Amino acid sequence: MPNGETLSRKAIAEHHGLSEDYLAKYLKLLVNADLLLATTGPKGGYRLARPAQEITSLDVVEAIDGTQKPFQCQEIRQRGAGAVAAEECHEPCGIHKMMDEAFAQWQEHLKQTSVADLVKGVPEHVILRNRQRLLNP
Amino acid sequence: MPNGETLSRKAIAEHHGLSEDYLAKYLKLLVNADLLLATTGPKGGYRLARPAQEITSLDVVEAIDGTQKPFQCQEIRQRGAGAVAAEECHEPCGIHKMMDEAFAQWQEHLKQTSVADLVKGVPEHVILRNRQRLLNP
DNA sequence: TATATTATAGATATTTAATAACCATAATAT
DNA sequence: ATATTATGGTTATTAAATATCTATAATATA
Repeated sequence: MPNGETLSRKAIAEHHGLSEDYLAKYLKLLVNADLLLATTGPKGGYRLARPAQEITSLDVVEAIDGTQKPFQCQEIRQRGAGAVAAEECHEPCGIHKMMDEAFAQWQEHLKQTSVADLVKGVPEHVILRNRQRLLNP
Repeated sequence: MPNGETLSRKAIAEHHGLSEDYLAKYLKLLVNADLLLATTGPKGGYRLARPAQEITSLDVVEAIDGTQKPFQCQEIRQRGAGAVAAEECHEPCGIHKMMDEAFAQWQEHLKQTSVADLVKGVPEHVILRNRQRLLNP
């Protein structure tokens, strides 16, 4: 949306073919993460909290999915008949390290892609048509 | 295990503190993927199908989790009042591309790490102790 | 050839996570 | 005062991951 105009949840839901209830949950997560600003009442709705080129895709994903790493080490090396003493397990195991490193690479890619970068791929006429439709309902 | 010796599922389960039933399911996936060879009967069990340095962590993960990409594009651009014509959607959208690229980076890291690399992090005395325990039950 | 040991196959349960829907309340522009 | 908007909390539904059970097939060895 141009210069700080807001868009209502209802308008967003209709535009993308999603339910308002479904959107409510996730839009709130984006508000909590300070990526969106929300205002109630007529003419209210959502807008970006800062310019799109200053919001990374990682910001968005972390707002929705949280910041927990996907690999949760079960410390199998300390279990069963072959258990290794806890004193020997101060360092994470090889699998744990590898998984964390791979995830860090994944995160880095998302961090390098801003929301503005994603919009660049949308054809100009689609952007103009959407703006037309959403600003003059 | 040294030179092609096998290890029974029971021994593996006890060593790691896991249930045999649980292991059965995943060991079979590794056999199906030609990462392990299995033989039935007394003295039977599992062994690597090829040297550990020729098995990548990606081989193992794909054998267990499959080769499907984690990001499943819902083609939201073709839904709702703002739907874009199918003719304009031959290329994957920006989010789709970004997610596939990030996943490719993740995969590449696992591909560069062999099972032998993972074993390198295990202290020598632990390896010797385990070999001792498992070969002379 | 009988027996004990091993993996395989398929079915079923249990738990957890993801997705979706519902309803009452609070804030605000006109 | 009213209509419009977001918020909060609850509940329902669906799908996925995890775990367990039982019967069968293959094989070494006594």
